[in-house]
Amino acid sequence: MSRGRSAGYDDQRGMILASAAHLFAKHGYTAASMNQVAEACGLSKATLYHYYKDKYALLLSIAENHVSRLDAIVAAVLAKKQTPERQMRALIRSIVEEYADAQDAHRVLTEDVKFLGPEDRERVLGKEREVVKGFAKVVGELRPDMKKAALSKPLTMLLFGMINWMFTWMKPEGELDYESMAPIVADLFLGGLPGINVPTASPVATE
Amino acid sequence: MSRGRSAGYDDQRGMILASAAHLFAKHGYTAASMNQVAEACGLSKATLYHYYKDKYALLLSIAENHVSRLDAIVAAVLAKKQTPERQMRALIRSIVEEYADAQDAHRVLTEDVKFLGPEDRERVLGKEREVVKGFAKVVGELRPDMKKAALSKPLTMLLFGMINWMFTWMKPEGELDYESMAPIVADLFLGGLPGINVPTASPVATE
DNA sequence: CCTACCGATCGGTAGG
DNA sequence: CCTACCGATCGGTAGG
Repeated sequence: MSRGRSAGYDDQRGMILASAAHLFAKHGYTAASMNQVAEACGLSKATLYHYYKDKYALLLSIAENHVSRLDAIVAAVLAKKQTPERQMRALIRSIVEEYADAQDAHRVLTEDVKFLGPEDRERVLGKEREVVKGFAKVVGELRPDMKKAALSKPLTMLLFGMINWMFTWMKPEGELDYESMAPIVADLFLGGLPGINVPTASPVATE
Repeated sequence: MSRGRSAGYDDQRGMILASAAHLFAKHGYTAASMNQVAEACGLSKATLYHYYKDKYALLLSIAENHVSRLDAIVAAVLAKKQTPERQMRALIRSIVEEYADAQDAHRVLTEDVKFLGPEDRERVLGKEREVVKGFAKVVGELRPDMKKAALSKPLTMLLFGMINWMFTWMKPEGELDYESMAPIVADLFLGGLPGINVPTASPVATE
């Protein structure tokens, strides 16, 4: 514990980020005010600005921290050699778990990226694309013909739809928990994948 | 063409609503300003306020119009007697088509309902629940045991996740069009549904 | 000279 | 249908 620096500087930053994520998730980035953030943190606004340069820095940190964690999780799962099916189940389970632990950040990431500047947004979206790429790789192993038809990415996005949407209709205090939904999502996706027909007028992949 | 009233009063209102939906979808309800709406409409702000009482009235109209159309579409499909599988395919196809035609309104409905007052929000969400109920009814016919396990609604929400999320990653000008995605979504959902295992620690339905 | 923090208020812009 | 504004509040910063 060094002398010159407050014991909890990083703790304070973390606490502020969590409070901001909660308010941004609830009211949206624009509608949430720095006054609200300061109040939720039990700090004056001037003190809040001591820890973060401006409102935008909060948004960027929330988005980047979250997407970086997602990236790391996907990389960790893919590093373990397993059958594609087991790998897909592991991917779904670990991503759902991470989302459950970071619901505020997740909502901010999905709804407020539009408020990032072009460069920051591209960097965040680039990391998001890495996450999608990891999933799509496994989808391509499960259905190589889909990969050829340039459909692994679209199919992966349907999977992400199921997962991302979960956090809009499931209540944290609800009777149905995220962990029990993960295997259902996996069953549905893995069970449905083999039966998909490649469209006759074959479309080209969006990226 | 009556004298006292402008020839295109309702046309103007419709045009304004479309412009507002576009801006709300792009920037979010809070970040989009009435000045922007007025400019996009080629009207002064005062004239804009002649057609709509306030910003909130625009939000409410956009949300209600859209959700009412969805309600009507689901009711129309369910009225036609068919096998559950054909009915589910028809539901997916017609909802995707409607979403494709009303992407701005759809985004506003999914991201900006939180800005509605409690009563208005409840009314809109109530209509949304009717739409879900229609889908869930067919899911229950396809897997009666899921209905007993109170899982038809959650499974329906996974399906809505795939569909709703489509409009975040598909670009209107993209090479992959909505009509060709609808049968893929249907294949995935209908193909995956039979293979889902009812969780052992049976959860109770949200709703 | 540093950090952590306060009460008060800045210039600019929102919805109306 | 417009210009000219309002009360309120925004994000951000001053001195101490």
